[in-house]
Amino acid sequence: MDIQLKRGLLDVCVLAAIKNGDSYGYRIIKDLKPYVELSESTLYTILKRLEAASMLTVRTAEHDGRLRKYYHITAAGLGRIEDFKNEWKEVISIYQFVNEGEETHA
Amino acid sequence: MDIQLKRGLLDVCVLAAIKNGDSYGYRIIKDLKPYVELSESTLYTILKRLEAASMLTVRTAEHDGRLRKYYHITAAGLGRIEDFKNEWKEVISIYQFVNEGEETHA
DNA sequence: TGTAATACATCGTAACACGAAGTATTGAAT
DNA sequence: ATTCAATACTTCGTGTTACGATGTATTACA
Repeated sequence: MDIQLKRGLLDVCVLAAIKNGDSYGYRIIKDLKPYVELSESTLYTILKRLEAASMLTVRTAEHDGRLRKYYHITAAGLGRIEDFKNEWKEVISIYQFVNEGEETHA
Repeated sequence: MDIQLKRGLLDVCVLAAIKNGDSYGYRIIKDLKPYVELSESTLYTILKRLEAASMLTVRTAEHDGRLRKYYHITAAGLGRIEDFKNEWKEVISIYQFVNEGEETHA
């Protein structure tokens, strides 16, 4: 997928990946894989950014003697998802503009 | 509209704005206004980038004693639009993932 | 013993949208 | 006659961001 196109989607994808239950880095990558591929360096950068923006909170917990950082979505994070959905109308109208005049007729 | 979301759309928008006939900078901005707003500095940067990528060609012509640069889409430019359309399935699947579990029922 | 998988972190880089500022012309309003 | 908006294009600097490369450390299986 085009890297520029990803930019507007990744943040929201990560938030969506934790919106129905806390999750941690490595698992988020796996869960998102069917939709978008992202590297670890990308993910952890995003998680830090979202934490700094108070869109999620972090909790460190031990799992099988190994530390995991669990991420929990906040109200602001859910709001971010809502904003994204509200912008979708504009995205669709842009897609239609680009697609104009070639609606795969029959 | 979120600036990051724009990133994946602007190039294709500009190409779409000239795909049915040559156009020039100032007019492209006006034509796109109903769909996306972009500043002059942004547009001219994009036009240069697309020209460097051979996705469009430029022709300078005089209009009312003033110079205008007309942009013409190339086969590569049309190909870029096609690529965008092909990626749309992925974008939709991402949107559905984000939207999961809240399909505004009734 | 080795090597894949799990789990997180840091650094540097290149791409990119944008505001600010500038140049220059035309045309309408004061 | 002068001011100001609109037309038309250009350059510069900046902040955001995805990513590859690299590193650390543990568990589990061959």
